[in-house]
Amino acid sequence: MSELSTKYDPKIIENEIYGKWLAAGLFKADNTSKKHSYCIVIPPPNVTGVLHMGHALNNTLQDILIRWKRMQGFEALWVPGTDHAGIATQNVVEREIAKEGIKRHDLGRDKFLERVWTWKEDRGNTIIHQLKRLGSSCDWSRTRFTMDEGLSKAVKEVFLRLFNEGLIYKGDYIINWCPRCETALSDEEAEHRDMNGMLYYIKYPVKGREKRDKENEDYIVVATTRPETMLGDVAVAVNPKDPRYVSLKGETLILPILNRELKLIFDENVDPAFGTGALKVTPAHDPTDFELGIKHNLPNINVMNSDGTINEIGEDYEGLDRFEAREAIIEDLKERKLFIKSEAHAHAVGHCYRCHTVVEPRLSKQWFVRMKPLAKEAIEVVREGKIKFYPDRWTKVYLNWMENIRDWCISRQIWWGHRIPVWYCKDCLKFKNVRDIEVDKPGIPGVYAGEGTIKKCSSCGGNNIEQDPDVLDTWFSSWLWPISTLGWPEETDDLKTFYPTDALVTAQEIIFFWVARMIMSGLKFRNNIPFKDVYIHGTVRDATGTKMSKSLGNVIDPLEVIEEVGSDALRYSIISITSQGQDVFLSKEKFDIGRNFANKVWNASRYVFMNLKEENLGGGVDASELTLADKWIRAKFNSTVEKVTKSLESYRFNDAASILYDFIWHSYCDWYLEFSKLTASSKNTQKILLNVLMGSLKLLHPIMPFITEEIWQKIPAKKGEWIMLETWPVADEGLNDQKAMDGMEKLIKIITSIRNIRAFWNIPVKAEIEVLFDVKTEEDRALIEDNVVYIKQFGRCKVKEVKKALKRPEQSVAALVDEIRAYIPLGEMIDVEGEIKRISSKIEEMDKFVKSLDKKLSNKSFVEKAPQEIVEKEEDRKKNYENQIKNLRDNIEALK
RNA sequence: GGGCGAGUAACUCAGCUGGUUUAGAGUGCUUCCCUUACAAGGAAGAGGUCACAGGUUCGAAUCCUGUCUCGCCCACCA
Repeated sequence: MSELSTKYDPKIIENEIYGKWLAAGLFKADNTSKKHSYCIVIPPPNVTGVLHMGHALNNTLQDILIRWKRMQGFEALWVPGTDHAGIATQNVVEREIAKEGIKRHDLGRDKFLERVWTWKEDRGNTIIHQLKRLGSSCDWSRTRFTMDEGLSKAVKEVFLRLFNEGLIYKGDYIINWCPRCETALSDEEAEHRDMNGMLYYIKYPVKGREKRDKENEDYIVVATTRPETMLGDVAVAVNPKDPRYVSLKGETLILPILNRELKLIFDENVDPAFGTGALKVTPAHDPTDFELGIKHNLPNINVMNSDGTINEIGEDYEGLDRFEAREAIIEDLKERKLFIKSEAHAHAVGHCYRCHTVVEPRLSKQWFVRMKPLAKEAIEVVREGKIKFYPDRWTKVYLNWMENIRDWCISRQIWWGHRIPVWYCKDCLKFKNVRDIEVDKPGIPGVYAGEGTIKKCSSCGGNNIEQDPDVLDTWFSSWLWPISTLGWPEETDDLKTFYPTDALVTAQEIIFFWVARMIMSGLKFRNNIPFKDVYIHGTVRDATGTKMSKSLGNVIDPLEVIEEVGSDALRYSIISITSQGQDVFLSKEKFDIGRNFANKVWNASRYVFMNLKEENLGGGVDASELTLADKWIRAKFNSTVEKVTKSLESYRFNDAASILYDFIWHSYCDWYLEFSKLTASSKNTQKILLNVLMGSLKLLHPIMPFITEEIWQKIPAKKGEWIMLETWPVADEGLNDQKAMDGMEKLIKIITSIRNIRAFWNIPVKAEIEVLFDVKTEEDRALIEDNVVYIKQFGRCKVKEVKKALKRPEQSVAALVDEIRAYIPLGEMIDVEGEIKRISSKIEEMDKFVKSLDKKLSNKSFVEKAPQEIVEKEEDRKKNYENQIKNLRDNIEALK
C-alpha cells in the first residue's frame, strides 16, 4: 500500500487539500438537484474583521454540519459573505485618510466613498481568506456582500415596501447618539456598562423667594447624573403625592446660571424615593423627560452639537465638550452656592458598540421601522416550535425581547451604506435642511420614495429636489441575509431550492441584532421562516473568563494556532471543549488535545497502511473466521456510528468529538490495533483494520476534514475519490454483538489485572511470569483458551493452566476478574503477609459494596417499587461480589 | 430591578429524559517502558463528603425550594 509520510505535517497537507477541493468544485451546490437540500448561511462577518476564535468556533460548527449533511446525501449549500459594517468601515477609512491629514468632509461624499470601495477591494477580503484556511466548505461562488447590486436591490425593495405600508416613518425621538461617530444608533447598538458615576445635588431657586432664608421653601433640590443637560431644562417634576412639594404648587423655578423660568410640574411617574424626589426635565436629552415633555406640552431644547459639544443655547459654555461643560457647570454652581453635594452613584451607561464612546441620549429626527406588526408572527413561529433554539433557554430570551420590542432606528448619519431611497422637493416642503422634514406617513406631497433617482417634483413640477443624506443601519441589510443572498426579490432557483434554510449557527450577542430580525423579515417578505434551528454557541473567553478582544490584548490568534498545530487540531480542540451553548475558556495548551489526536490518527493510519497487502483486501470479511476482537471492534464501531450521528443531530458537537476520540484512541488503537499485530497476515484482520479505519475517518471528516481527506486519498482503492463526498456511515444491526462486547471486556480486564500485578509487585519488565486460571464456567474457560495468545502477549506472561476448581499454587498472588481467578506464582518475590494484606483490603472494599447493596435489597420499598430489571441487576451484582469475597477468603486460607 | 448560566479530581471541563457510574475525560502528578504506528507515545497508579441547607423519591451530581460565590444578558429610576 502507498505510504503516509512518517511525520504528520498539517501545513503541507492542509494547503494542498483545500486547493484540490476548490479545483474540483466540491463546495458548489446545485440548485436544480432533486436531492433534499440542506442550507446554512454564514453570519456575515464584518468586512473590517480579522478571524478571531469566535469566528473559528462558529465556522467550525457550521462546517461540521454542512460536511456531515453533504455526506448524508443532501444537496448542501453554505452561503458565505460579509456585511459592509457601515460605522466600523467608515471609521477605518477615516483613520486611514487622517494619516494624510484629510477629513471625510474635505473629500466630499463621492470621493470618500470611492476611497472606501478601494479599501474594501484591497482589504475587505481578509476574513474570507482566513475562513478558507480553517477549511470552511462554503460555496465561494455564491459569496455575497451586503453592498452588492443584488443585495442592495433587496434593501431598497424592503424599504419601499415597508414605507408604502406605513411601517417606516421619520420623526423626532430620543435616540442613542454617538458623538464620536456623529450618528444615531439603535437601542441594540448602545451597550450598557455599569459605571461608577456621580449623582449631583443642585438647588433650583423658587421665583420670587430667592431672598427668603427659610429652608425648603426658597428652592428645590434636584439630583442629576448629567448636570450639563440642565442647560436644556424646561421644567422640574415632582410626584403629586410627595408632601415635600405640595405647598409649592403653582410656583415657578429659576434655572441656575441661565436663569430661565421653569414650570414645576406634577407627575405620578416621578419616584419620590430617588434623590430628592425632584426631577429636572430635559426633554431633548433624556427619554423619560421626553415622554414627560409630550405629556405636559413642554418645549424641547437641544443644547448639544452633533460632536457632543455645547451649542449656542449654552451661552458661556458654548464649544465645551459635554464632560468639560459638566465640570465647569459644577464649579460655577459651587461659586453661586447652588451646589449641595455629589455622591457616588453606580448606574449603567450606554456606550457606542463600535467606538465605545459614551452615547448621548439626544432628540433627533430619524427614520424608524414600526416593529410590533412584524413581531407578531415572529413570536408565533417560535411559540409553535417551527423555529427551535438550541439550547432551548434562548427561546425565552428571544420571546421576551420580541414581546417588548421597540421601534428600530434605522437611519445613520454616515456615508458608507445604503442611502435612504427618499427624495424631498424643497419647494413644496419649504425646508432648508432636508433632515428637518418629518415623514409620518407615505404619500406626503413632495416626499418621494423610489428605486431610481428622482429629479422632478410631480407635485409642483420643480427640480429643487434632494435625496435624504442618511444611510441605513447595516443590520437593515443583514436582516435580509437569508433571502437576499439566495436572490430575493427575484424568484431564483436558489431561493426555491434552498429557502427556508435549515440551521443558523451564531453567538448569543447577536440574537437581537440579527436572529430576531431575520425571522421577522423572512416571514414578512418571503412568508416563511428563514431557518428551522438556531444553534447558539458560547462566547470564546480567555482562561480568566474575559471575553477575547483585540483591545484587551488577550486574543489567541487562530491563524497562529493553525500555523503551529494545523487547522484540524484547532477545529478538534475547540469543538471538544465546547459543550452545548456554554462559554469556551481558551488557553494555548488546549490545542494540544487536537494536535495529539491528529497525530494519533495519522500514526494509526500509517500502521494500518504498513501492514496491508493489497491482494488481501478483495472480497468481504470471512464471517466464519472472526476473532473475538474482530467482532468486538465491529460492534463497537457500529455503536460509535449511532452515537456520533445522534450527537450531531442534537447539536452536541463535543459529544461527537469525544465519542470519536474514545473509540479511535482507546478502542481501536489501544486494543484492536495491538491485537492485530498478532494476526497481521490474516486477510480478515487486514480487511477489518482498514474497514474500521475508513469508517472512523468518515465519521471524523466533518470535524477534521484535512487529515481525513489526506489519508483517504492514500487508500489505493479510493484513489481519485473524495472522502468529503463519501456516504455517511449508517449503523448495521447485524454487527451488534453483545456477547463479543462482554467477552472482550473481560479479556481486557484479565490482561489489565495481570499487568497490574506486575506493576504492583515491581516485577522487572524482562522477568517471565506464569499465570494459572481458575474458572467457574465453561464459557470463561473457552474465552481464556481461545485468546491465550493475547493474554500471553499483552500480559507478558505464560499461561500455564486453565481449569475449573484449580488449586491455588503455593507462593502465588491472585488477580480477580468477575468469577475468574488468575494466580501468578512469584516464588520468593512475594511476602505472604503483604499479599494477605492486599487481599484483605480488597475484601473490605467489596464488603462495603455488598453491604450497601444488601441495604438496598432489604428495603421493601425498593424491591416493590423499583423496576424488576433493576432489582435483578442489583441482586446479580451482590451475588457477584459475595462470590468474589468468598474466593478471596479462600485465597487467604491457601496462603496461610 | 428582572432574567439566564456556572459552582464535580491539583487544573480545565463532560455527565442529555433520576437506577450499567463503585461519579468520567484531558492536562498535571507518581512509578515503569524509546516494545519496528505514534515519547505529540505505551503500561500501571494516586487523587472527588459532586458549593451549602432542606425537600420530593424505594433511589438524587441529576428533579424542587432556599442560601452563598462567580459570570453574562436585559431594563428610560433621573
